[in-house]
Amino acid sequence: MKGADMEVLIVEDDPLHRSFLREQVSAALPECITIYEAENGQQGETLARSHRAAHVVMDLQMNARNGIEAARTIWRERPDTRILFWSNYADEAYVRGVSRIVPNGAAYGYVLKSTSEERLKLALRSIFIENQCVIDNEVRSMQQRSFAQTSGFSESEYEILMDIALGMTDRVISERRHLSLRSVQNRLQQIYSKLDVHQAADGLRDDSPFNLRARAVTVAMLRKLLNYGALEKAEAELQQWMRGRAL
Amino acid sequence: MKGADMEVLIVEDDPLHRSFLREQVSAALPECITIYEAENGQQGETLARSHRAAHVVMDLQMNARNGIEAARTIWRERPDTRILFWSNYADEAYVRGVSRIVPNGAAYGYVLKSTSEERLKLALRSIFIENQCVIDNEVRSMQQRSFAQTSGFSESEYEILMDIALGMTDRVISERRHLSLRSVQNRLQQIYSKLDVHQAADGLRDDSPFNLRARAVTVAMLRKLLNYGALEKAEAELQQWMRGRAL
DNA sequence: AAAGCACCTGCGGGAACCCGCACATTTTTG
DNA sequence: CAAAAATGTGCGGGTTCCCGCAGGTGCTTT
Repeated sequence: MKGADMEVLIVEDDPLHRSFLREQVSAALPECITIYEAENGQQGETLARSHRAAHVVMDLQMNARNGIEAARTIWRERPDTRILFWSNYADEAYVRGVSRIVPNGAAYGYVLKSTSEERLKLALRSIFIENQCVIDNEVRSMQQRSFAQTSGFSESEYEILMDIALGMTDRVISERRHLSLRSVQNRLQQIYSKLDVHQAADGLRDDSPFNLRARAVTVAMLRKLLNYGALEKAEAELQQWMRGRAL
Repeated sequence: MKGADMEVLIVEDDPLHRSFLREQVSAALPECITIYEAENGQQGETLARSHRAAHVVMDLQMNARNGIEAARTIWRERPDTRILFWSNYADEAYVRGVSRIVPNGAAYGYVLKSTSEERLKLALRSIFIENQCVIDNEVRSMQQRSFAQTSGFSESEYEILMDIALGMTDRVISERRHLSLRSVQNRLQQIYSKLDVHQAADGLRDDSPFNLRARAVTVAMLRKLLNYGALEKAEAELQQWMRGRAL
């Protein structure tokens, strides 16, 4: 794999970060001859397709089309593509989003923009040459927390959390997820308890000053379980589902 | 004001952007002798205080303490400080946040990180030397939209929108804002209509598949009326209010 | 002064939500 | 395999929400 004609595609909308990445890549990978650059996910997909790029460095939050979307279509067409995600944040919403789309056995990485240049270079070599996964410690620990029991949400709970975040009614959720009304409400119960939404102000007699459903969404946002990108994506899916329901 | 001993304080957490700013500042302002740098709002406040900096370039979204907070305390101590906000986004939440804290008659600027170097340099000179305001066109148009009737929220509507976003009950809101229950609900009515939350899927018989209160929050997020920073701040204020309510 | 507008308030009802109590089914675990 | 979770469903009632109807105040317009 020590080939001399490696091509790398950089997908990053911030010009400063893009040029920084270019430097780092060419420093870390002398065998890399060509570097392509894209300013957003859309462009990234196109370039990946036309150049058959097998090595991609991808930002996660971009304007036109976010990194997760782009990565998914790239991987769908070519599952052995190696993608290094380079992100500002280790939010659960991002980490979950990434680990949901990575194909079986694909090499990928997830490093934060705040890591040192050394570690970035090392990650580049590990993934693109050694073909092994590299995930920043902070991200890894988030993954643990995500799938462990501590504040860990099952996939279906996460789904319903998104649904109430979108403002759907219990009844509509039950329809969409093919559950009974009561089941949906059971899920909500679990979600409320996991998010610990019942904290009444000290020892006051009124149980909770909160509208649980709305409160849950906000707490989830504050805890980085949800974020803007995830919302946007879910909203798009919802719109599509609703159109398909126009009997 | 063409003094030869100008000092500029840069507050920006991304090291790449910080060094970029440093270059731009020294290029645009040869009369600038000293440049101080801070990595977050906290540090920015401290440096501004100790150096009596009168010229600040400030990022808006930072980890430790965001730019709006920092700018407010700086302006509170020294209202004639000139601050150039340099931000990635032109969200209503940011624009509103900034224009709410700018002191009367103070010179300030708001330019996007995506603008050209020329315009950035021009803005630097305009604000720091000519003492006049410079606001990017995109931001300006957002301001118009914000305060005009189109999707324009009054201050109190915005307040209550935040309250339901935080998950508060109608009753608690009425208590906090010193209104009757019904008044709060009237406000909600206006909010719902302004956010156009009633869009039923095409011509279906069931009016709305949405829980209006939750839906309103999400729509507001998607329309950039709310964002994470604003939520975080409001949550902090809420916590404080709740402690003060422990009779 | 009358009319208009913006804001506040009370009442009441139908719908939606929160949730305890019970019980069937499936999956996991020791 | 049996015990223990996790997951799905029904019933019922107390609370909150959504909102139409019906007024009040105070300020601006004509």
